[in-house]
Amino acid sequence: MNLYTLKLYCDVARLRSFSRGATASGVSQSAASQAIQQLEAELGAVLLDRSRRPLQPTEEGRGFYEACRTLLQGFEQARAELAASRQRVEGTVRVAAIYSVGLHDMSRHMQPFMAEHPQARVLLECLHPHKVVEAVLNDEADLGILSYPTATRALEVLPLRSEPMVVVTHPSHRLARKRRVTPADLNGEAFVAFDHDLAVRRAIDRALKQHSVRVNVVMEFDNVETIKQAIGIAAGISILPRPTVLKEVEIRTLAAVPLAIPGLVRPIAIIHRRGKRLTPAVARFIELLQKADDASAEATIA
Amino acid sequence: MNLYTLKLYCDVARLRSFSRGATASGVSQSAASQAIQQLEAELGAVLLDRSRRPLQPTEEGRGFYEACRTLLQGFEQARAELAASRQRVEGTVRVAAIYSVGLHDMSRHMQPFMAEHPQARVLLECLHPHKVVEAVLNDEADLGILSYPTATRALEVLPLRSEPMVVVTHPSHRLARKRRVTPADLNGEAFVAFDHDLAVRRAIDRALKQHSVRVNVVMEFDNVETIKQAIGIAAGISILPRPTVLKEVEIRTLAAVPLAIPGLVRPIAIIHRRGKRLTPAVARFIELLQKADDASAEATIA
DNA sequence: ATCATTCCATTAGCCGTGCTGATAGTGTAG
DNA sequence: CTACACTATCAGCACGGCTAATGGAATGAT
Repeated sequence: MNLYTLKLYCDVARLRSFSRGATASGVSQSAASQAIQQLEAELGAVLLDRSRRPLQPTEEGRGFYEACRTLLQGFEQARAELAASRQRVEGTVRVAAIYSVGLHDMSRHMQPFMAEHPQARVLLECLHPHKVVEAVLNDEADLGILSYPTATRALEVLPLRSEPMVVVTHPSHRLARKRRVTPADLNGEAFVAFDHDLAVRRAIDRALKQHSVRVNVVMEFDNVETIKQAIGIAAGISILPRPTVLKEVEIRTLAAVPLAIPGLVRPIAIIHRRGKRLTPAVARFIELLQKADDASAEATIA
Repeated sequence: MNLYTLKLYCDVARLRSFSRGATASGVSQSAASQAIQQLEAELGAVLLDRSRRPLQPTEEGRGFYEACRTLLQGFEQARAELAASRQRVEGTVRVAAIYSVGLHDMSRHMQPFMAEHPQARVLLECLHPHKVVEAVLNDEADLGILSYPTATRALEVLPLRSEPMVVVTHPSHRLARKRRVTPADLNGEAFVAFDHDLAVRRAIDRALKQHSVRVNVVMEFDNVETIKQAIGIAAGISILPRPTVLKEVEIRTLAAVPLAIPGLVRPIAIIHRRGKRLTPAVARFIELLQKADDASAEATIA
């Protein structure tokens, strides 16, 4: 039961002739005759009255002709919608980012991309780190942006940058005056920490332990924004990636002081599903992200 | 682009598995894999995400799945409608009859048929003789009933009966008293005739001429009913098939007298398109017509 | 009617498509 | 990381569908 056979039948019925119908469908008259005989056999009905010329569909043939037309039209529409959908999907970049990156960086990176690809769409979703991984694994996002990435069989990691970690305090805090904080300075400080289940928390804990520092954890949150608010009401100090507090430092609602622990950085990376063919739009988006971070790295060095 | 391939795709997409989809469609896993690869190639789109299991349709694949289901459903519906239409058509007998037979005989013959085939339909259309032939030729009627039939390449004739022709007069006419009319009796009579283009007119003219009778044609009509009305108002006499005036003779609004011209009869026949396969219903209807007329012929002889 | 024409059906033969079975490759769970 | 289940790929084969040629039927003109 081939769609081309149905098309052929429609042509034959419409043109009232096997030979013309065959020509219209680009096959020989013989093929048309055989194909339609077989069609009739499969349907168990005579569709065309061959005993008179010009040839004419039977009662049943007329009904089937209309049905066929509808069917073929439906198929062409499905095909067209498929093409449209493909174009739409291929022009879309679905990004899942952790809050602290998505909120600060992404909109900045999106603009050059949108300028370069006006027809493309970027869907940015800010999620909890675990959810970012999940979204990429479930193909709900084309790429994810998070910190402390771990490559797996299903996930490929493209490192983006390492964010220096700084001590963040209320502007009135005693440490805010220093040009540099040593690990020892932190001993016993009231500390607003990340939740235990976040990689950044474990990284900070490890670094502090290496320097034998004991801080007094007074609060725990799962995102930077809430931690900053807590610091803002002088609940304690914290260690945060510098980029996440640039704004607050500038307007002096918070203070940031470099920390003398060289290894303590927050690595940011792009993840995507291993083996999945990246669409041109996604590939270009990644390129732009990497280029932007190279530039900012050079600027920092200089 | 085969409907079975679409069915296969639907099965695979629905069951989230090539092997299960293949089984559902009754083919091997290998065949399913190849068929869907080819489908994807023809559509120029990836429909299934094979990189994770259980496998899942892509964005485009989901849309195409819905479209396919609609399509396949539409096809099945078309198929069902075709079958229904076929049954309906096969159970229908379309009869085109000339007025004089249709009005008097057909309803009588239809009743036994309807009793035998309660699900069948009989469509009776009473037409001008030329139109009866036309209707059968154009396949607007399965069979035609008319007088003085002529077989052609496209028309097959099944003789039904020969109706004796009688002289029909107003009851007060002088000939109404006779038990038998000779050709000579008609000489010079005011005569209500059939139209020239009717076969019955030519038959009557020929018969009269053979017996050197000259009648005075005062009116011409193309059907028996009108002629009877004309006789009823004493406009003249006529020669008509006896069955067409049975009712009027019985209630004495007209008189009928046998005519001593042995060869003058009106042959009635069934016509149908040569080469057209008759449906069982049509064949049975013809049988019943023939049997009924055999019976009446025997009755007449007896 | 008869012939010429045009169209459809049929046949033989070939090519291509699609199937199967086996095997290699890949994703997933323990 | 290994075992398992599933999919892709390949070779080989059989069937289906196409073409070209020919026969038969319907139509229209002579």
